[in-house]
Amino acid sequence: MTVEEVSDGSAWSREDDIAFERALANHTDESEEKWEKIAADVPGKSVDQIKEHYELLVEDVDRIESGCVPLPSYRSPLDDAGDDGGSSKRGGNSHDQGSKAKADQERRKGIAWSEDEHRLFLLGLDKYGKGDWRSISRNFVVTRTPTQVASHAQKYFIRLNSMNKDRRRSSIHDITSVGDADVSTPQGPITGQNQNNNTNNTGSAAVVGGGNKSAKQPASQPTPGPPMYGTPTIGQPVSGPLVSAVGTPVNLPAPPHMAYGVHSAPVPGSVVPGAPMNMAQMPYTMPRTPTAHR
DNA sequence: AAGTATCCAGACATCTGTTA
DNA sequence: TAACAGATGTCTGGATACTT
Repeated sequence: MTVEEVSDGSAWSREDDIAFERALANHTDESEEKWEKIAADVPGKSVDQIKEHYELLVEDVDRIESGCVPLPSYRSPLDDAGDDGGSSKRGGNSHDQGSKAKADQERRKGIAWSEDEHRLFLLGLDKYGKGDWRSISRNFVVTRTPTQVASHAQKYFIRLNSMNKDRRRSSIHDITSVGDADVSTPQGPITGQNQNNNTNNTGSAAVVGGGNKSAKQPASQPTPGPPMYGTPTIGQPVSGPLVSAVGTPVNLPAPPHMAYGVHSAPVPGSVVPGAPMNMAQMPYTMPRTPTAHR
């Protein structure tokens, strides 16, 4: 039922994209070998396919840069942000910390990154590479300061590195690809949480046992598939206000091919990867697992 | 300016107790 | 005995401080 099942090699499954993005992030060198390395990291894909996929990505980037694909005009309410670049340090006076005017201003509440922003971040990462947070901030994630981008990147890479370990909760950092997969599937890859075997969370046997006493987790029942948190994904918290705050979920008018965007149908004729993603489908509202409470 | 480490708040998961 | 509700612990993510 999902793209994942298409295994002729031309279709890109979510897993492929994840692998692709990760590989891309890891191999930033410009050598020709780069593609081979990346291809090696993406099972089932040839160097050509990898390149093609990358070209699509670049196209997307260009479109974004050229303004064809409008960036959501985020602007977090509390973010003076006019800064897009400016107030890199809001707490500002790092030194002053002593004076921590915190008294009442405390630490700013973190403004969660939306999926849109994260995707833009990934695009920027692809284009400028690791380290050039300023450019990424300036040209991609315009709603975030370089500092924020760097912070986000820090967490992202940490997450990436621990990808193999059993993670427990899903996080936005599980999105390693700008596109997204078909929603109809309880997909797991992204959340990584146990797509295969229900390694399921952590190993906290509890859930697996399902039996445990938590009669509250219907989702964790023997259903073979869905990860513990039922719906994968990211952005759960976002269901509400944040979305609007940040703006539009990625329903941007995007080119049809938009591998990393909102395309909905592959371009016929070309080996269009793209399949899996479909941001349009990305309903930020994450139907949370009907876990009992909350 | 970028990278790294740490702090802190919020969200989520699980466990325990109570009631039907 | 099962279901529900509440409490507590753990994890994630963003911001900030410090270092290179």
